[in-house]
Amino acid sequence: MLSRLFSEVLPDVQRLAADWVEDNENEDKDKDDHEPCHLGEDDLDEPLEGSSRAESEMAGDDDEDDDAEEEECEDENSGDKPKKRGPKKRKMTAARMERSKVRRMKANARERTRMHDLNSALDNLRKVVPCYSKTQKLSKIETLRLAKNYILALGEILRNGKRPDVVTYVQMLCKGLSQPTTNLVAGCLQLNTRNFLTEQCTDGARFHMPSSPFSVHPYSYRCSRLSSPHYQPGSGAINLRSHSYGSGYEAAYPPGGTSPDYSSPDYEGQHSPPVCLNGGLSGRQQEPSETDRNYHYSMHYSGLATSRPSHSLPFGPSGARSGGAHSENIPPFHDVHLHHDRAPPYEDLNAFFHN
DNA sequence: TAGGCCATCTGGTCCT
DNA sequence: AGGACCAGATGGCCTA
Repeated sequence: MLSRLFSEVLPDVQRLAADWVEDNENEDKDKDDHEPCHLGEDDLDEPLEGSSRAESEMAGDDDEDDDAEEEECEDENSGDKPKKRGPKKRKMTAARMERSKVRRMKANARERTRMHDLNSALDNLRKVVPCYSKTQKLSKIETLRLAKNYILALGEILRNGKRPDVVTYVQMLCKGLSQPTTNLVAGCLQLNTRNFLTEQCTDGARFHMPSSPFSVHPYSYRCSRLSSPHYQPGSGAINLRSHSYGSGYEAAYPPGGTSPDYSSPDYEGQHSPPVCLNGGLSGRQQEPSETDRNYHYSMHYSGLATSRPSHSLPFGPSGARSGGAHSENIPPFHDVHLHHDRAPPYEDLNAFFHN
């Protein structure tokens, strides 16, 4: 790829350099008419057109002509001013500037390539975090934050060996994310954050991990929602604060425990507000709201989008790998996500969630 | 129009 | 010497 890029870029570079040299040769001619000697070191601080001090420093690959010219200059300058120590600054001849220019352009091309590679890696990361949309990409910073939260969440699950409450899971994922991203992720998980704000921060927003298994299983949570005493017909929402946040969760991780301290400064960003489950799932009869329509993002938590318990797994598409059934209801996520292999931990998790 | 996000350029530093 | 990496600057695009 690099070679291809250079093969594309280099002709341009050479052409530009040639143009530039042509221009500067004319300029140099004019200069030479008025200035018999080239600029000294101090004068280089005043940048030449299209050049800089660094460029002049970078241009160390000199030729004999340049050296000869340089000595001439030194002789003439040696009269009044004391000689300066240190490496001699070489004047910018047209040839040197040309080389410098080419080198700079090559460096720019490399930098572009590097950033493109970085962006590709970020795109790959976007595809493995629990919220992916081709049309509405997470920003770079949000992708990294979500990935970090995802890793922490998976680690918690492995550490506890318990199913996470879906709300807790979402909260972990959304920790420190911006509100739009929180909405996006929640939408990905078929959760609605509409009620977040009304419920927000009454407990100081400290993030607690539950100490007991949760009644809402990721796959069956839709049914759980409908049968839950917290389900409020009409509002389409379950108050998950009352649902999963009782007192005493703090005791789940006694001081000195192995649980990460989500309230520590290391856990950057603001805390996500409490989550309310949305009634806007596949079982809902009415037209999806605008919000819901906007939230047709692909997701790892694909089981939530199906009307039956799915064997798609909340943490990845290994269902496809293992020949698991995929409903046509499953969002386009699978087109994009099915290609990656999962590391053993995912298998563990998948098995875990199949139990 | 301000703010967020992004791509690109650039110069500095470190490493091979 | 040259490449990789990094951070700052800048300008464009988009959205609220």
